[in-house]
Amino acid sequence: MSVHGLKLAPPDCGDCPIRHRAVCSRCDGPELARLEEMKYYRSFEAGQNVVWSGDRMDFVASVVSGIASLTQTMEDGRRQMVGLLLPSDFVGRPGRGVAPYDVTATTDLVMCCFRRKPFEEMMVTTPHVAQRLLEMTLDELDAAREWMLLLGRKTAREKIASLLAILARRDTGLKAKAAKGPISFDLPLTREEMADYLGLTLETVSRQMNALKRDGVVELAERRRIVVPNFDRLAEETGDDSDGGFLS
Amino acid sequence: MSVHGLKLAPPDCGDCPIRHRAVCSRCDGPELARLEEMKYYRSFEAGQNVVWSGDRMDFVASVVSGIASLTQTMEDGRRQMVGLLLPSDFVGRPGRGVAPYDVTATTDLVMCCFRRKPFEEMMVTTPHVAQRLLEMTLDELDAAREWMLLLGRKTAREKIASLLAILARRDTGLKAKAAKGPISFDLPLTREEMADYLGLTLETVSRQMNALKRDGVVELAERRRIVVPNFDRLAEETGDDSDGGFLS
DNA sequence: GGGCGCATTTGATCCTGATCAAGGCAATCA
DNA sequence: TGATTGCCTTGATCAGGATCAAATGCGCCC
Repeated sequence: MSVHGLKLAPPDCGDCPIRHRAVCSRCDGPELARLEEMKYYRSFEAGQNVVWSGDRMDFVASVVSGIASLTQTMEDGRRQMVGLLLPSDFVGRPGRGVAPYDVTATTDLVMCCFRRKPFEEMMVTTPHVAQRLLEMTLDELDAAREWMLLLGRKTAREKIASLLAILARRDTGLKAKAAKGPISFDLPLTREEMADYLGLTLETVSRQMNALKRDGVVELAERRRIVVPNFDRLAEETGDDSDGGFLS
Repeated sequence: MSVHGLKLAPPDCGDCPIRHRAVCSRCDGPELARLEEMKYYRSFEAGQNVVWSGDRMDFVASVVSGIASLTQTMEDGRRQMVGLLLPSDFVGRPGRGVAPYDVTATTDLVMCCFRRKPFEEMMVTTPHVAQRLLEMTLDELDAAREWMLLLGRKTAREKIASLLAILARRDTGLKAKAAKGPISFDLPLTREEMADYLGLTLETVSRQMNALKRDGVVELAERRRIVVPNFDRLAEETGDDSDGGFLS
């Protein structure tokens, strides 16, 4: 599953996703030990900034728990979120020392970090890592391009439905679509954050959320609690092809 | 320079960009020879389709000359271009055999292709290739995210100005911004293609192009010939930070 | 309990860009 | 030469979402 390339860590993963995402699936042995030595953790509170656009960024990292967001800001304050980082997602770029966008902790956040230089050196001697990162980056690129379709061509209602469908799928694993029963999950974003992600204003987000509620597509029990009684019904509202995409 | 990650091949490159982009900068020797053996060329006429979304895609390729576009289409026909491939750009994904979007020749096009399986096998034994592809993919991801800001938050006028600025820079090399004199270039896209790229309608594209002309920002000599008398003036219209981005 | 701050909802109005509809222009072809 | 076609421009109108403004609800702290 993916929200901008964020894929869930397999359920049997240990505490440090980079092990599994970037390395474990392909190799064992000394590389793992080297990664283990290099890693360190950083925690952030909800709302706290991780790095600002333009800052030096001398580490790469993997999200352990919580959600981080990537946003771009224009001079006059217009903001566009360009990615959400969920647990097991990777952030930072081997080979570049400057952050291209703001990274912010949307919820309380723990990241597993590696200093950039030694990580880059390890990449040279451990080809599996580069290959794994390439796969992950290609997934993110696909997700970003899917988001471009949403931003450029979908209506406000379709945008909201698409976001809710993605979050619903994520919280119930890959088989959400097959699930017949109702799905419920917590919304990790404020209306404003949703707006920044969808290229809308917070007022429009609020109105369309309530429109979907009026039409019985979702139920808003508490402010941040969403119940989707019928996932297929929600999926119809997204404007996407009904088949839900190709599975590799 | 980059239009969705399309970087110009360095001027001293030979005829097959993949050599230079994916391999040459880092290594010489037998890998080059193997790539040379594997490659073959395919040509397409302007307007011709290269692959449809959902097709099997058993090759990866690099653009030699011409321009290809990547587009996504919704069931009801709404279209969003999600990338332009310029010479030296890479298309196709090691590890996946199905195309995620339509690829179309926007102009006459020549691509340098490699069958996917042997290319993947070579990646395993030649780590430089994966590393180079990772760099290229990260560049594309950044470009896609920049485009998300454009699609989500810019006005129609800013969108047009941004596209023209990118094309103007591309046609004059990296130093366009420094160039004091007028810049002129051919527009490789129809109004409709521009609209699909920018998330607008072709009528709005036409109107805003003429508005920029009225305001003296650009001159439209012939239909497809653009003259930018003062690049800085155009850059002001894009809404982007004046510094034009960080250079690594 | 009262007051404050924040997220959200709701309402009224405005405006940008979409939509619908002609018309122009240049290249190609009969 | 006139007809056709593709691409672009222009005009009139419409509507979806933005903007401005106010109210509501909720948690929190004193």
